[in-house]
Amino acid sequence: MEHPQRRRRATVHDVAVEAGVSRGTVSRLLNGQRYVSDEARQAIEAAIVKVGFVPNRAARSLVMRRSQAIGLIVHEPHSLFVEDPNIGSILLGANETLSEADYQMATLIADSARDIARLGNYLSGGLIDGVIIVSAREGDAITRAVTRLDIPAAYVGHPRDIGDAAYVAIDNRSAAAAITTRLRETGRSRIGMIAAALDRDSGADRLAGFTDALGETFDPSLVESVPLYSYGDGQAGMRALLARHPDIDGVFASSDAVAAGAMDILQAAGRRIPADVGVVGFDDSSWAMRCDPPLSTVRQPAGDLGRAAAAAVLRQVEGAPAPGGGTVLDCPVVWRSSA
Amino acid sequence: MEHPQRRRRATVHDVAVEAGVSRGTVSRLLNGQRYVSDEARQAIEAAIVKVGFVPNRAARSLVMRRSQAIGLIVHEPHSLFVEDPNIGSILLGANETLSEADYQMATLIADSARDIARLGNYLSGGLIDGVIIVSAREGDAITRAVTRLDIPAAYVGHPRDIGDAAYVAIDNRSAAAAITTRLRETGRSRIGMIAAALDRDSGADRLAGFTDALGETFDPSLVESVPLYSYGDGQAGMRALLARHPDIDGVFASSDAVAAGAMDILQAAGRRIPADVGVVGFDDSSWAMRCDPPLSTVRQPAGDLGRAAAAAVLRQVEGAPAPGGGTVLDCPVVWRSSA
DNA sequence: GTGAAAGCGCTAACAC
DNA sequence: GTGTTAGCGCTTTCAC
Repeated sequence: MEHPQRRRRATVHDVAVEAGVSRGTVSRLLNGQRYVSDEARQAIEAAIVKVGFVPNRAARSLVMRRSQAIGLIVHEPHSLFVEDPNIGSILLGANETLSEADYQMATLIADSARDIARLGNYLSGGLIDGVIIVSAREGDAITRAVTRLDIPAAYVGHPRDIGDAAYVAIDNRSAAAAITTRLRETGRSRIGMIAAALDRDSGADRLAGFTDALGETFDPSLVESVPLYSYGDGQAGMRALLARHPDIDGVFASSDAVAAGAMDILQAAGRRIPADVGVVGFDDSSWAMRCDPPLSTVRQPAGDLGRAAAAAVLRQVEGAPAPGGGTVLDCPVVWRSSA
Repeated sequence: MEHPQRRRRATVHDVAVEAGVSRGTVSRLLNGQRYVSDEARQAIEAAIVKVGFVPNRAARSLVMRRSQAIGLIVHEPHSLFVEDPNIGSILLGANETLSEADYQMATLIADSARDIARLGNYLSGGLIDGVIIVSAREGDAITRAVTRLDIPAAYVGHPRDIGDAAYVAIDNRSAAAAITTRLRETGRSRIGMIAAALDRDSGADRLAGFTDALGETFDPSLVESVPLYSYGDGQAGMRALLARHPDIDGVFASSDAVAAGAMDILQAAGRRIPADVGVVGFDDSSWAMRCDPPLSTVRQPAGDLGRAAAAAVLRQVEGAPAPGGGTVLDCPVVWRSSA
């Protein structure tokens, strides 16, 4: 506190002097190599504590061309980042795997054009060895930057324009088909869908699964497209559907939040769930159990998604021969009482 | 450990050669200094594009002793990280301010002992200029590391053991007192509290505000302590309270999620809300509007918290003389119909 | 086993 | 205005 300037941090040099050895020897010990005598080791360890040495990772990264850090980019619209529990689970899962491998995960938010520009710079700056990209959209500026810079990467989700980059995804299409089929089997004949985020692979695939399941009976006017996987958009979508088809008797909402919004509108309009209308969602997030009646939905293994994506970048960073390709995780249907 | 033959990135040297100038000149242009001729500037700019140059931030950090990056540490139990919308809003707010100042924000998750150990190392490694700490607890290992390493820091929340470090907090105590008073004014006489997270300053302060408001009439047996600000703990807390005091007519839950859990238990037990029991929460998160009836609660300005904390670290990083002290933000009561 | 020396890619003094 | 020269703190041959 006597010096306004932050005190200079100890370097390997200081440790070496204190221990009476050379910098090389200190460095060897730090990197766990053989060929350090017990005597030297003890002197160095004591010196490290004495001078309060902490290695400078910027210097280390510079020479090793490796930072032992992985970036995780979340490119979400505002509202979703705040509300979507899947994101939190993905982060935690990825962090778990990275942490075990002794990598530091740094989550980077892409929330504005400025963020995106700065990120391009940051990613190729040598501060990060690879990157996990959550919820990229097609034509995404981040995807372009990562591809151009040739940074080891793994995507959570599977936008069509990532070439042969590694990705981890769920099979949105067949999961959507499965739950739609299940809904249909409860005897519904006028099933609608609130289709959110059609600009994302997940959104588009869920719609595709829905039409798969309905086959011949599919009626495009029973699909309402909304921008986000949000509660508010679920309400809006349901209002539109109800106006067009007052006799609707089943709804597949493309996320639990959307389903929650839809259920509230339906109930406000006097429809009983599941007696009059069966509703199903997607995610098995905390929304599902908050619905009344509890929501039938598809369980998304978000933690596993994060873990697998982390393992995929790590493989590349550690020098895997092939880029990786994709991994597709299973999503069981969780049937409750909303349909 | 072999690394893949990723192609060598262009350096200032390559740019200099291509443009027919010296490295110094390139560097000057990059750092926006005067004294670069128009001619040189154009040659360099062309060369940068041609060779595909992106500055190496590790090298730059090393010499400048600055990385233009700020870490944001989230030290939350698993479930909360996934469910608490405040965290997302804080992140977004902080990122906004940091981004405007052209700093990269990197969110670091402290989820295991291993994470915490690695973080200490990472923070002092020169890859980060300062740190924002969200939801530190007292006696926190992260707090100790940050203090010991003397890293510019700002806390969101106000644990008692951060010395004179900068912090941004809300006045949990008076906000809790305000909403409790409001609840009491609806004519309730047996008001209980589900007090979550008493190991945190926020949790302890909300309880203190509750007792402030009740004064003489405070009855300790009407307080049920639960570990987390979660829906599940809200249910558990309410069950306990109901068992002890079947005649309870008001509940202050220390978060909206807790309130939601409590309401569901109350309604399952046949109590009408607000007729039989008035329930109020804290946060004004998305839970509040999902409750039926909509929850009366306290609005927490999470985005502002993030913005203010970011501004506080920035001030220190840019060399403010005094450490900063605290900022306390206001939390208006949002009255709806659950009480 | 250990020290000396050569950089990693960049910026900042200081000549010219 | 621009080139030259030192390093920033670290790892890593390569002699000894």
